[in-house]
Amino acid sequence: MTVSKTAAADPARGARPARKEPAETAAETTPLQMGELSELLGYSLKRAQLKIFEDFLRCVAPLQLTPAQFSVLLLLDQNPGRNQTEIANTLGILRPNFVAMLDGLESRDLCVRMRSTNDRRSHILMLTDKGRAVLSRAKKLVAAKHEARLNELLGSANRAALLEMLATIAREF
Amino acid sequence: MTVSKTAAADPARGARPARKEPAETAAETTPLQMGELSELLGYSLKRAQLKIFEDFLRCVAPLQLTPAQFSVLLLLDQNPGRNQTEIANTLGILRPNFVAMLDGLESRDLCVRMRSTNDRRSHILMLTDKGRAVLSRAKKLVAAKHEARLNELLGSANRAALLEMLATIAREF
DNA sequence: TGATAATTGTTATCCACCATACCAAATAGC
DNA sequence: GCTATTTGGTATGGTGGATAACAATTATCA
Repeated sequence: MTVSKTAAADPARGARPARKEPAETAAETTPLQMGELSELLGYSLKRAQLKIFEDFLRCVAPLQLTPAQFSVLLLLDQNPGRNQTEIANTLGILRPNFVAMLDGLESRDLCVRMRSTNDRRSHILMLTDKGRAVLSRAKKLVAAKHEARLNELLGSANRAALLEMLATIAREF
Repeated sequence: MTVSKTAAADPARGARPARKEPAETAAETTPLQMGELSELLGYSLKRAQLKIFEDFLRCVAPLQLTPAQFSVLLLLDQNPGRNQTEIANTLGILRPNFVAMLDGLESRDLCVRMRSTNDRRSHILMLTDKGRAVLSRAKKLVAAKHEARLNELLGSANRAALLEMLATIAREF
């Protein structure tokens, strides 16, 4: 619980008479105390996740891929011949919501739905050549710009430790 | 990436004479290869964040507080006398979206908006007695059930290291 | 074999968040 | 005094997640 509680004395309290220091543009106020907020794992997790997603989007912007779409392409590449339900479940996407997502990828010719021969209910999903090419380029961008920055910031060992802890949380909680 | 929490396949609902107990309802298939997905920080971050939020909601369920609401109460407690813009900005909430959120908290008598005397545009936010009481109880629940589980799972040192890395990412990225 | 249950992809909704544009009242700057 | 800025607020649109329901198909089993 040791959070820096720098006792910031409120500068404007009793001293009312104008004492407006050189304020730049925005009304300058004393920064707020985050307090116990910085000890809340959920809060830190969410803020970090938002930053990471933003950076991911920037890095892979030329390919117009969202993190979710990228994860689908990755999974299709490593698991050819699976159907929608299997892919969606693995990624934690609900089947109804996966439909529009696939429509988007398929309309961009990144993957295709094929009716299965042995079970005519299901759609076998496969990457197209273009899908594989886009995925390949995306991987390079992510590795070079996105993940590289992490290693630079945390160090390889810490980055690995971070991933491991996150995986533990996702698995055990 | 993805992430959603649902999943919970309802075990028995519409079937009256159904005798399908031991068999898992879903057709069993070989588990999919996560592959490089498990190396993607964004993916692991999001999945962990969802789990943490779920657990937070469960732990603090008797108080009916969301993570976002809890963070607002925490911030108000440590920063009395601030206005909506300051609180919202600090939490990364856009002012328009903060209005309804405050309406909710105020209607539950957890905080109040007071017109500032020196700037009649702004609303000074303050916790009510009830707000402080709820916050206090929430803190205890979170510490006892939620964060305690983390320490048990990761260990105190690792938990601290995790928080530090997340803060670094949120700050530097 | 035939009736019934379960699964698959899909549509239609609903809700929670997030983001932008815009507005009136109040204040700050000049 | 006139203009620009700030503040809280409304309206609105977009995106994701969640549930119910459905037709076609397959599995189950009496």
